[in-house]
Amino acid sequence: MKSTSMKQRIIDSAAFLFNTKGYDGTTVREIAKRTNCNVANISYYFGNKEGLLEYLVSSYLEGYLAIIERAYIELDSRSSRECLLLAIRGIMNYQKENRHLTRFVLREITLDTTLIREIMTTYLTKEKYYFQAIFETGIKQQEFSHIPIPYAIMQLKGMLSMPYLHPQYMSEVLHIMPYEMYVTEQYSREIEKWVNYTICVHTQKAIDTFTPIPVNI
Amino acid sequence: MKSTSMKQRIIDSAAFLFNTKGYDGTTVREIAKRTNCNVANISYYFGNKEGLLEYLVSSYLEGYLAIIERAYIELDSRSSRECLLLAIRGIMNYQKENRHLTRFVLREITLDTTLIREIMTTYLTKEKYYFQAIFETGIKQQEFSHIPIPYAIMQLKGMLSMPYLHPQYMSEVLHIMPYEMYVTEQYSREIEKWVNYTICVHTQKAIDTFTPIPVNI
Amino acid sequence: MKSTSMKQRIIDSAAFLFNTKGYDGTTVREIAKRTNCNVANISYYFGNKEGLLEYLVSSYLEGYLAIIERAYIELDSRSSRECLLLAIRGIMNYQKENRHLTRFVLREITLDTTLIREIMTTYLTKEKYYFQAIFETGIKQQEFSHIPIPYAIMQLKGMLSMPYLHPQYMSEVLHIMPYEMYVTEQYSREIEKWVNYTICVHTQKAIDTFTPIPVNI
Amino acid sequence: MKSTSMKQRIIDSAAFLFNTKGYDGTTVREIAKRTNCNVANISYYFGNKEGLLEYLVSSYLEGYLAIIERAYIELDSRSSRECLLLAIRGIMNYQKENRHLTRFVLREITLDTTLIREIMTTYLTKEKYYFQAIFETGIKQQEFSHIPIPYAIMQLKGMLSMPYLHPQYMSEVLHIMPYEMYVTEQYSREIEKWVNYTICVHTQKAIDTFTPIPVNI
DNA sequence: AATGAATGAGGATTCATTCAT
DNA sequence: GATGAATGAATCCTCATTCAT
Repeated sequence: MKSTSMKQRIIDSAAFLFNTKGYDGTTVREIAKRTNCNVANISYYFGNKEGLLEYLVSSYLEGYLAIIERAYIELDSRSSRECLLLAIRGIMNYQKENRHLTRFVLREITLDTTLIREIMTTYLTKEKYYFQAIFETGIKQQEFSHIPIPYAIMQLKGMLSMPYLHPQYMSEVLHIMPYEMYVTEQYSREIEKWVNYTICVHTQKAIDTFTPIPVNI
Repeated sequence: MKSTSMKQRIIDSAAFLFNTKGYDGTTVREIAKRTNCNVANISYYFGNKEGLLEYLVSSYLEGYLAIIERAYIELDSRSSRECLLLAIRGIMNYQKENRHLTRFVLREITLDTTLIREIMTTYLTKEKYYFQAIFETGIKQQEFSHIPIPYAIMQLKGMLSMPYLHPQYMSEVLHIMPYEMYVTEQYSREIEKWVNYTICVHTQKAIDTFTPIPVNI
Repeated sequence: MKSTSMKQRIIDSAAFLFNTKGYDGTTVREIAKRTNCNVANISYYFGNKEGLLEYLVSSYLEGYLAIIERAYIELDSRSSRECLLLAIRGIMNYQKENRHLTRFVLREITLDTTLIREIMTTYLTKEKYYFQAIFETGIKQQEFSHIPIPYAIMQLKGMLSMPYLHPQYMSEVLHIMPYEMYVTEQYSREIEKWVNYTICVHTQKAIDTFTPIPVNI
Repeated sequence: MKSTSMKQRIIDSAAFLFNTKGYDGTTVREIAKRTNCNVANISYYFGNKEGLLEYLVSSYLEGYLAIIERAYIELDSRSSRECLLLAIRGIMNYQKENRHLTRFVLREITLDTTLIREIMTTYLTKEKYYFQAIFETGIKQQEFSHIPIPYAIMQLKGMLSMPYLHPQYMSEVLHIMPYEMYVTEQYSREIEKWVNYTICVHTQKAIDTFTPIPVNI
């Protein structure tokens, strides 16, 4: 009895290899070899190599989007700042749990292909909608200062993706192991400082009332 | 008379194509076609495809490092904050002027190859040294708060690289054209806010005396 | 139904083409075309072109060596002269039956490559051992005169290989068809004369008692 | 001042490389590099690569043929046996003095190309004519036994070419250095034994009167 | 006489994919 | 479901050759 299905085993191999060597740099034969199965199975389960790519990217982004959506929904019952922090914590967690896919998707998304453009439309437009809503609400409720929202999103996304786009830089230059618990923890806190000190309005009162939020939501 | 040398023309084509389709996704034939020359010239000038890659990445990172080095040297005559801002402005400029290469190098650097690992050692270790020196000086001189330096570097690098790692996201989702003058300008200012409000110490005096720095040094 | 396996068909084509045009002068495309199959199959079955070469040469020399070994073993039960004649007959036969490979291997062996040097060590050292043993035994038993063995081996190998190293010379200059039965027969007899008159001791008795040996052993 | 002309330097490089790696296995760039000159010079002096081949082979065979012709001419004033021995000694000498070319030409001549076929007609037909004349005269004058001439030529050519077709075999298996003076000497003597004992008639008188011939003619 | 840049054809190899089993 | 054999297209690279200088 094989513990995991062949489909899942292919997914895992592909995630690892795409991550390490890139999509174009990985051959289906390598994936098959790592999966310890025949090449033809990849076509069998995913149609072709591109289908495998699409599957990986889509399922990853679906989960990713769900995180942000959840934070967005909380806007009804929590402050914008809390929602933003929820999103940040959630994303950091999700990325840590899917580190191979995270790096791979973040890299692949920088390419200019039809597939990527479609994904932009499907997922990232929604992501932007949620982030924008959170920021707009914060500004309206005078919790956030009058930041230009797109630039804030850029900064946020830049900071969030950094550890996964440069894992080797982190380990070999900064000597930080990006997958260790306390690293994620601390890096999250640093980003939160950016939220508190750069995004939020700087009344002393605001700073005094910064409340911690639970890690898992 | 050809206005530019064939070597330079190959470089330009390669930068554009590597940028758009990735290194592995680009064929030497495409490069030759775009350069309007014979495939063999690529081997002639760069040995092989990988030689071309190395040339592009190395020359890009050399220029990149020079920017940061210049800011580092200014530590003798300027405040840490000013030096950090100089570095940020310089990098933003350099990236804007080499936008194809910037995106490409930033993406390629995420792969796990021998070449990349060598580059880490050669260039990015130095980059880290300069950044660290600037931050350490700032902390010692009580200009910066007691930030954990590696995490600050991560945030900074994340923010700086973001527009070039997601140009399509910017244009098609955020509707920001990343290469327009005012965009770079404004994004730089937003990152500066992070420096001023999150990195620097929060005495009211410090905030009052934030001085603008000239764009070009 | 294909009568012979693709692997065998590739071997046959390669033997013919390597023979006619040399290893370096033959392209894998030609081999594939002659085999009426796709180029990729050559890599599929033999790894690469060099793997095909190695396969051909090794399997040929294995069979070749077996012939001589058999003659060597007969030293226990026959005279040295008989063993030598057995070897000569056996080699002539083997060469005739593998004429393409024979010519090709004999030519390729004159090159100075790593592969060839390895083959020397593996096969030809053994060949020399067998020949030497036969000659030494003959000399000790006073059947052969005191010939310098290496030179005898040289002469013998020179004569044995000649028809296959110059097939065109034979057909177009000497007008001898080297693959016809009686040609091999007669050439073998001529070489035997060299054994009888130049190698063996010249007592009249010896000459009188020269006994023919059966062609097949 | 360069001591040798570029043309000659190209010839020397080509002879060495063709010898070691074969004609098809050698590139004009390698020849140029070894000659320390530009690739274009090869085309300049010899038209193209094949022209260089033709030049080498032709000039070698011209010299080779001259040797045998000289022996043939001596038929007027000497015995057939002496002439044959003269030819053998002359060829051995010529081959030793042109060892690179010898090996290369002997190997290249085994290929089945137009060029080779033309050379057969031009040179080797003449060679055969001379050998045949010597043997026929010897038989007519009852100096040689009734050998079948083509087979005798084959044996002779086989023995003569052997050391140059297997130089590595000689050095690495037999541990004979084929270019040392005494080796050539002794090998020549061994071939002469074949002439004396296998080719010549076996009257005791004949054997008693075997006269040595001077090495250089 | 000699060169360096440039070319186009062709080299071996590897790729994703398919198909009969 | 799963496989090994087989395919054709495409890969990068190297070849001999030429041309202006």
